[in-house]
Amino acid sequence: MARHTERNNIVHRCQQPTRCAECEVRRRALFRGVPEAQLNWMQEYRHAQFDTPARHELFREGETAEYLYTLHAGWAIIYKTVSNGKRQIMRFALSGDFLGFQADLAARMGYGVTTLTPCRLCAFPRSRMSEMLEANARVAMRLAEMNARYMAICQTHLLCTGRKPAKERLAFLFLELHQRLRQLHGGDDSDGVEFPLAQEEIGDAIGLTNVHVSRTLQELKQDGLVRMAGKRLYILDQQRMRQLAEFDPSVIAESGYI
Amino acid sequence: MARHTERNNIVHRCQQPTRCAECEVRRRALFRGVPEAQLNWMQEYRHAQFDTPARHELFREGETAEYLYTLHAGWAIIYKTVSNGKRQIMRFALSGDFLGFQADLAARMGYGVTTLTPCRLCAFPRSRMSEMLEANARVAMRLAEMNARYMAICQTHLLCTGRKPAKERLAFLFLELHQRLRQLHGGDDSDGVEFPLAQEEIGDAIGLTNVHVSRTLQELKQDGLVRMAGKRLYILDQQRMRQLAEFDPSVIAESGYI
DNA sequence: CGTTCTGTTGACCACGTTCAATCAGTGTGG
DNA sequence: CCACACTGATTGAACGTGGTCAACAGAACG
Repeated sequence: MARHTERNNIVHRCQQPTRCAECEVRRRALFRGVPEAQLNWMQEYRHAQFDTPARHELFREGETAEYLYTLHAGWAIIYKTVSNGKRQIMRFALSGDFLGFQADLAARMGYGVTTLTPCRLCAFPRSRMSEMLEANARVAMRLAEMNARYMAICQTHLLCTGRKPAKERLAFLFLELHQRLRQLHGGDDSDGVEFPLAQEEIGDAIGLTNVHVSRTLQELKQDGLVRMAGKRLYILDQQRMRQLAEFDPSVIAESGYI
Repeated sequence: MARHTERNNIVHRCQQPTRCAECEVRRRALFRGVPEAQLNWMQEYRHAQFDTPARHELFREGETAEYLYTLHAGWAIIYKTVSNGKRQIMRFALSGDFLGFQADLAARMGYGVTTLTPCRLCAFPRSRMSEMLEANARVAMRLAEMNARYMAICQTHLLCTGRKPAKERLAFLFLELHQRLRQLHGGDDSDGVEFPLAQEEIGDAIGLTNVHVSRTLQELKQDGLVRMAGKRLYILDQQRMRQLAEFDPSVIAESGYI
């Protein structure tokens, strides 16, 4: 419940931004499925590419947004807060995720978004969003598809938070992030995955206090289910973990990648 | 935790289905914004219109869906369950809501949907969804917009469930439903709104037991904040309720209707 | 009327919170 | 290089919100 962000202006505009046609992230981002021939002029809707430090506020809860973003690289959190200072993290955003879309783009943001690690972002002016979607039904469909996936993730969190005890919730979050990161970076299970979260952030995502996350994490470790070392997370027993968390990979999977 | 649904086949296909061009529900449904001229052939994507009784299962969790639906009239719940029998209601669906869209339409449904009251539905074949969206970018945009709104609602529930005590959660749910129903049916606050929910359903939506809903509801009544009578809900003090629940109407409002 | 479903009330309990002290790791400056 | 500060993780004790279980009361419905 301390301050989670620092207003700093160390945002660096990339001088040689990634070209969409050559972008490795594109296959999981908004322009997935856009025909090669159209990429050059679709790219015109992107205003710029930025690098931000960790703990940089992209959207402030309740303010309006000038740009929407594709998260090119890094971790960010989408969260809401209560007046007593408590925070609920809605979702962890990873490479490829689209940030800031809401039903009424001109309205105040219903949530805040903050980077957890240094991030690279592609910025799209809010004012041109509907023009962009109307120009290309594929992009509009893709946006609907992406949001449907984010919804599925949000719903699993709601189920966990509303109806599962601490251990199950934590196991579920680990499996979810593990799967999403594996989809991004591939690799072997024995490598574990990058895991920059503090226990307070974990707790804010699954509706627990940092203290109780600490205790619950120890249980998972003692059960031989997970291991954490050097900012990496290792799932030691996928099967038992999935059973414990009632985790169904297909529900939150990116369609076409599993 | 009893059985919530009854498999019955008393589903009646409307012989003279509402024509989209004349449909009063359209202004808040998927075809909102579709030019008059296109409505007749867009209507061809609708397979049929049905009437179902209460407690009829539209989607079963984990099965695939043949049709997606516009809920024309009535109440339905979108929910997920845990193996121990506990249920979490994700959202209450009301007139105009679109049911069943997910990132991968061919995949198993990540949630179940069941009617609470008798309902009227417009059915769209799943197999023609992407064709329909591609044919009309407006509809694809509208779908993205609707889902963004559903996401906003889901997120407020996640915040409530994760970070607010019982009284605030209950107040929030009441305000949300009150506002949505007012948008649908208009009328004066002194009339209250239709409210067919049992306390068990309320609890399943905000992560409480029916027992604790009962106790918490009594508190709200004793505080002079709400009144319930004859399956209707009355908000007696909007201002104090909004303050208690930290309810911001604009976050979940249908854009263009507030 | 009986039956069934929904809501109410009470007693007890447990999961997770709160608060506080301590510890470990990591920079930072003298 | 070490002292110091700062952040995040751990541990313990006391507490409280909400769950569980069970009995009962009304309402709805055949």
